Amino acid sequence: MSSAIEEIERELVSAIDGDRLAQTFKAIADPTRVRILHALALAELPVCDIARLVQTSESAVSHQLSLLRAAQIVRRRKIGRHVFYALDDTHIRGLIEVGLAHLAHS
Amino acid sequence: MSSAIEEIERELVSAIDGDRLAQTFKAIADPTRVRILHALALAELPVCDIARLVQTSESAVSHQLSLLRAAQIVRRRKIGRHVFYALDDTHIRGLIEVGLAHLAHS
DNA sequence: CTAATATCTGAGCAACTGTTCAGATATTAT
DNA sequence: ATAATATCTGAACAGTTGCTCAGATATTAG
Repeated sequence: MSSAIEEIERELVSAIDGDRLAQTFKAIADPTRVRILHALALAELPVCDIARLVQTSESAVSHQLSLLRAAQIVRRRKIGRHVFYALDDTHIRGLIEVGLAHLAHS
Repeated sequence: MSSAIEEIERELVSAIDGDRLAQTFKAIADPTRVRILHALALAELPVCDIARLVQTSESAVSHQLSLLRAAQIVRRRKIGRHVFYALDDTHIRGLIEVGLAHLAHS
């Protein structure tokens, strides 16, 4: 016979997947990044426009975008002297939507 | 006539809501906390069991739980010398589910 | 009562994060 | 060619975070 705890132990996400899961949430868990991602959920945008929208320096936005790109959450595409960024992950949009629903009902 | 940017500017989450949104994700964006929350999504549990499940000291777990309680994500209920914790937020379960789906398809 | 168990708490510290600043690179306009 | 615009990058610095450690409190067992 197996205890209830052992049952949970089997279903519980592994330490490794816990790390990966936390990594995913960390990418969104910042005021600047979450607004960048929300903007990109609405449209593909160049860095300068993102910077204006989220009221942050272009340098800071560029740093955050390269972080998001390393996490494979956004993709970039160069057009002339602009670099357009777009969401490159279906689930991120879903996470932001659930997050916004949470704000609405609290 | 209004530009596309102005359209996005109107729809974009405000700086204040961006902060609140980031706060919500921050609460989940940690390897220890995300596993604690996943465990609590499976059952109501006392601190000592949570500590064993996530392989972290009871002190560290207690610190994390008080943080999650301050964020109104978990609730506590004392029974004898045990303190049972449980999820106190519908959306957190949803966020973890979407996060796990993300791991599965990548 | 005393010992054992369960939980909490504050201080301290090492690691991490997000920004600014200075400067590099690339593209386009004049 | 020169200037202006757009983007990127590394270093540095302040602020935050998550842990350990020591010790406090509370409940129950013997």
